[in-house]
Amino acid sequence: MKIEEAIQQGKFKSPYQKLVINIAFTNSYLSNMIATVLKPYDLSMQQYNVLRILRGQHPHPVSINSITERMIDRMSNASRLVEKLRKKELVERRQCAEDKRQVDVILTDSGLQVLHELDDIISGVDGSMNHLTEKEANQLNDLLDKLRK
Amino acid sequence: MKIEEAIQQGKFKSPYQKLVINIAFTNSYLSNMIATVLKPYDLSMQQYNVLRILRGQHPHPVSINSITERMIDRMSNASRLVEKLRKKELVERRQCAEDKRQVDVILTDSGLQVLHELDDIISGVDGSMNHLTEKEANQLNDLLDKLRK
DNA sequence: GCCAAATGTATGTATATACACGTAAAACAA
DNA sequence: TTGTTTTACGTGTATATACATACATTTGGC
Repeated sequence: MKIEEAIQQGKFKSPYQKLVINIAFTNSYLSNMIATVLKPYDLSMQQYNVLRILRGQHPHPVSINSITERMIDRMSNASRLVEKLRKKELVERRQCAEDKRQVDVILTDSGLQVLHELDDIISGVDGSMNHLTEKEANQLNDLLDKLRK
Repeated sequence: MKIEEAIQQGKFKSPYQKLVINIAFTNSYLSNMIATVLKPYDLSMQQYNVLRILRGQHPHPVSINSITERMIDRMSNASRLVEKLRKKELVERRQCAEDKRQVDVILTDSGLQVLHELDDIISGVDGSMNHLTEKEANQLNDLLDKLRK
């Protein structure tokens, strides 16, 4: 559906202005899909994002600060997110020996297992974009990278 | 900056998976820019979105329900957003005569004025994307529309 | 008219988030 | 050493948001 119909708006001033809205709308569209599949697992998108960051370095631990840097939505409370995940026993936290200020965070077996289960489900969401050819998806990625300079 | 560097992640499983993250990241990038310029006006992006929707129909009123349908992030609390704007005297609310359940919302002169002031400032944000040619911006819009089928 | 269902909006509540500030450890300078 | 600055993290608070629910009004069947 064209963005003009989706939000029932007429013409935009420029393709750039339209782009801002189109990206926000598309993000909302995809986020809702992902949030829906994560819900049965009692995980928010942010929590899932943290789990994926941890898997990227597994079995090496990742500090809170490093998690924040890699998050899609940078927020100041990676601490609280990690604490939520710890209560669900998906991650472990320990004080870093070399630098006592740092907290090492690492996935538990249970965390790895949940991520594994989610892989197929999330692939389904990715698959919902198959109106785009791989070439178009790559093109879209390149244009988005270029947008951010 | 390529998305892999931005979030310090290695390779993605597919261009589609990468796309989900790239869109979220780009949205966050643009949202932060807009939120920053709106801040001095004590407006959130959602509130600004509502004001723009109202301007689109001005001087015709728009119901709460209609506002919800046109919002980029559909949430259930357009009521509360409108109430915030009313306290700032940027909009007026009245009960609709034909259907007493409905609430007609309309911009005040002050609301129109604020929107007008913001036009140039927001154009500046749109202008920050001038790494893209107009052709590329149009292409990006078309691909995003296609992604959502 | 009467009653059930649908519609439009408001609100309670739990959680999420941004922002500012606090604390402890480390790094550095004198 | 001592004192200052920086770094890493935690937390208090105000606001935002999602979700479920409540309430009043309208609609449609009978």
